[in-house]
Amino acid sequence: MAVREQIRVGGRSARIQSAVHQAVRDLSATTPRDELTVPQIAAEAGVTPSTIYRRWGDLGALLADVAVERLRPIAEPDDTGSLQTDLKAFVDQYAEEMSSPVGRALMRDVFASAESFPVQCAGFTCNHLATIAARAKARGEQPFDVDEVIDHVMAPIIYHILYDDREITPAYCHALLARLLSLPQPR
Amino acid sequence: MAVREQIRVGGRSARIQSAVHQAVRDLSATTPRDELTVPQIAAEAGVTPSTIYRRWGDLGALLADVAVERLRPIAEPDDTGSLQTDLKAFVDQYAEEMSSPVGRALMRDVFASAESFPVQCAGFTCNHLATIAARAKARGEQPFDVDEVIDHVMAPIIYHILYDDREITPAYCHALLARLLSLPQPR
DNA sequence: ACATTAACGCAAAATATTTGCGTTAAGGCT
DNA sequence: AGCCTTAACGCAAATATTTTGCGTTAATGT
Repeated sequence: MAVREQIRVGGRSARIQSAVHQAVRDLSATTPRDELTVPQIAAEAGVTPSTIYRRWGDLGALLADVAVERLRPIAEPDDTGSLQTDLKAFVDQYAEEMSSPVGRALMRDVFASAESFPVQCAGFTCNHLATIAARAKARGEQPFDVDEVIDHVMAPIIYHILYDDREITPAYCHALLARLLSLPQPR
Repeated sequence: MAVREQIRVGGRSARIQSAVHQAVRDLSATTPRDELTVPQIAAEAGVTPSTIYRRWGDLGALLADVAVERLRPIAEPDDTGSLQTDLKAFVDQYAEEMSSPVGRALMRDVFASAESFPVQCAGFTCNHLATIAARAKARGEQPFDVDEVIDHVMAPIIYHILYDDREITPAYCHALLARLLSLPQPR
């Protein structure tokens, strides 16, 4: 079901949204996700269950909504002085976050919903890479193609997290990056 | 919740498993998945809901179980005579199946479950690629590294299906393959 | 400040899930 | 083949969740 687009976003609505999100974060830290329920979250947040049902539709949509907020970057990627180090730092952090138990759970919540949440998450990654690329260009470095990094660095990392739950080592990430950057730039 | 490993697998149990799976396939063809319910499936299959709950745990686990069976290959990949054409045929079919509305729904079911279903699906892909690689070797062709194909062909395809719901064109798949095969073989 | 109505709380109704217990039949044994 | 054990099932009661109607509160526009 769809998360309803709110018409009134201030005051009480904002407080409830915040309280419910916080309740989900708190409870999911101590409760296995398959025994999280809407009434339980509602009680923790101090609202009635019907408020959650009317606003988010069902548990899956609420969890996905919270997950996207937790995955939304709070800052620009670090500027470490060069394209290579910027990319390495970003990929390392991404792999570590996503492959952690919390990260895997957030990804599950995002993909389990039938909506546009995954697209938002793809946007986060894309934006960060574009920022790094723009910085590199400003420095006069040979820029890179964001799509190439997504296809040949981020995608394999995500694949292994999702399919085999392989441990993603920094060495593996660096090998992916090194391989890409050593190739002749297409076009 | 976990799909219980059965101790008795014959006769009645087998008939019920079959009937329930069939019911899920039939209903999901005509019903949006967010309004599929266990009681509805049970009625269609001619069993009581408690049978489904005790055996599969919850709707998500049942859907994932059915999805894996639908994604399980029924045959070896076609032998088209050469490594290049074998790979191309396999990747094309994979991309088409997975990016179709049905394929996307099956992937959602698989990933939404907290269990080992994704690993099984990864195994299907891995096995098919290994078969193609073995054939190539038997033909005396320069073989390829299965992991390389997974990382740089399958992974990008899956990424774009999951994250942006980009349309996966044969041209895109072929470009991924061509790029990989044109690279010097590592090691 | 006032009017409008979106969003909420509450409680009843409708559905879905869990559970206890009797029954059926699968798998092992002689 | 016939018997025993007990896993798996059906049924129905108990419990929990989800939906819905309606009155109330307060966000937003004028």
